[in-house]
Amino acid sequence: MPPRPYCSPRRAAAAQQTRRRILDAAAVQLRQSQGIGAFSLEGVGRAAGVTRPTVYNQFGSRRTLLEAVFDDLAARGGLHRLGAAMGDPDAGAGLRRLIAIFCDFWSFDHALFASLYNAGGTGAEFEESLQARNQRRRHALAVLVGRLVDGEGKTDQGVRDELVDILFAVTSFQFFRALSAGHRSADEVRRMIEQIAADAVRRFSAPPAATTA
Amino acid sequence: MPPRPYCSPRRAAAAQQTRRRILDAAAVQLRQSQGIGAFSLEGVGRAAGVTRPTVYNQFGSRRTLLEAVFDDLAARGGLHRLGAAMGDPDAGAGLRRLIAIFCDFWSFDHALFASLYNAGGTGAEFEESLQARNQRRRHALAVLVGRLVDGEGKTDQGVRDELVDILFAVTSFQFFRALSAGHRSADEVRRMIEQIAADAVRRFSAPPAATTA
DNA sequence: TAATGATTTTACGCTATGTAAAGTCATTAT
DNA sequence: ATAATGACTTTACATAGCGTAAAATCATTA
Repeated sequence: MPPRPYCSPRRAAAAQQTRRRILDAAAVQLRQSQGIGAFSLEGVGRAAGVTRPTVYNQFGSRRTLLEAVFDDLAARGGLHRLGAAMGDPDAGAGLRRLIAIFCDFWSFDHALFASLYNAGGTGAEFEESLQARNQRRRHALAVLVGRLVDGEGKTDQGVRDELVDILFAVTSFQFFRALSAGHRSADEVRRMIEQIAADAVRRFSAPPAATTA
Repeated sequence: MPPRPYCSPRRAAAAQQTRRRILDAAAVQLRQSQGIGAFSLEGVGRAAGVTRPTVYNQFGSRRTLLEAVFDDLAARGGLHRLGAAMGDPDAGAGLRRLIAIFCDFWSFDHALFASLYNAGGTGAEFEESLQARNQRRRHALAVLVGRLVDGEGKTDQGVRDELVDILFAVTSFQFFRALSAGHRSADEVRRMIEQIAADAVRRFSAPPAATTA
């Protein structure tokens, strides 16, 4: 006996609302409980006016919920500008635009990112999810580096990887937060990162000059 | 009635052993449970052949236990060389020595640091402890920067702070881990950090040249 | 209007937390 | 010698969160 069709607009809408309420509550809880220590599905449920099993019903697991929060954030954080930046005919300008885009992104909801990136509580599980989401940035940087270094001396793969890793590190949330140091504006930090990135690119493009400080 | 004197060598020794066993068990548990998610005092107690209240008796709180693990690590990690490095008459060489010292330190027990720095589980509480312990590095960098930039053009405090923050960021565990990328040797990473640091120092020492990449 | 199935809730067993009260045992004083 | 003392450890308790299974709710469909 094949299950008969069933589509309920009223219930579907209600469920959608529930989902939204849970998602918002989760974001609030995360922002408040800096770190993931005090972030409990119990609390999320309470704040959303719903019981915990409902949270599980909507987002299979803690990890999936966190991913949903992150993705919701990403959708509003201005990352869509990345495509245009990558299309910039000047690869150097593209890199600067990428840096600006991510500085905006990280400062867009700093408290939430701070909690999200203190991912110890969830173990390596969620850490993997974050890494997967950062792969887009990494890939974009790899493409830019390919264009930047192209035609110059160093086409060695390992060396290019070094530059990509450096740019990846200095455009990470952790680096942004470190340079923010609790008081610097997003724009000041952007300028600092830009210069560090420019130095790195210069070093990898130019013929190996003196290495002394 | 003043409490009478009591000093028990036998019991004190036993307690000391218990403490050691707990500390070692905690380190093992941390290394295994990457992140602090799966790190429970319950598990530590079990692994140490002791009940949980004993853990509390020896180290007042979860936080104190983690601090003890970190400090135990620091004692064996070679940080004692910092004094000599700071005494180097050449501030640039001192900086390079500091970088080498911390690269050694971070790679000394990488798995343990990785867990320790995924501090989300413990909330901001333990994060503060870590920050406090990193202040020594920050202070050392501030001193070196003072000597490096001294006599040159930029004596502006804010600008010097920028350089200190950059050097602080690139000598952090997170940056080391990012550049390690799961495959690079500590020495390769050291070389990369050295160059980034050198570039930063050069930029802050030299009269402001072109800022283009 | 009774059966269906999506959604939510109640209920259960488990692990961990932090503390308080009781137990164990080497040491001290009478 | 032996009873009191106090350091160290454990048993016991109350609470909170986790994840799942079974029941309850209720809009839709036959």
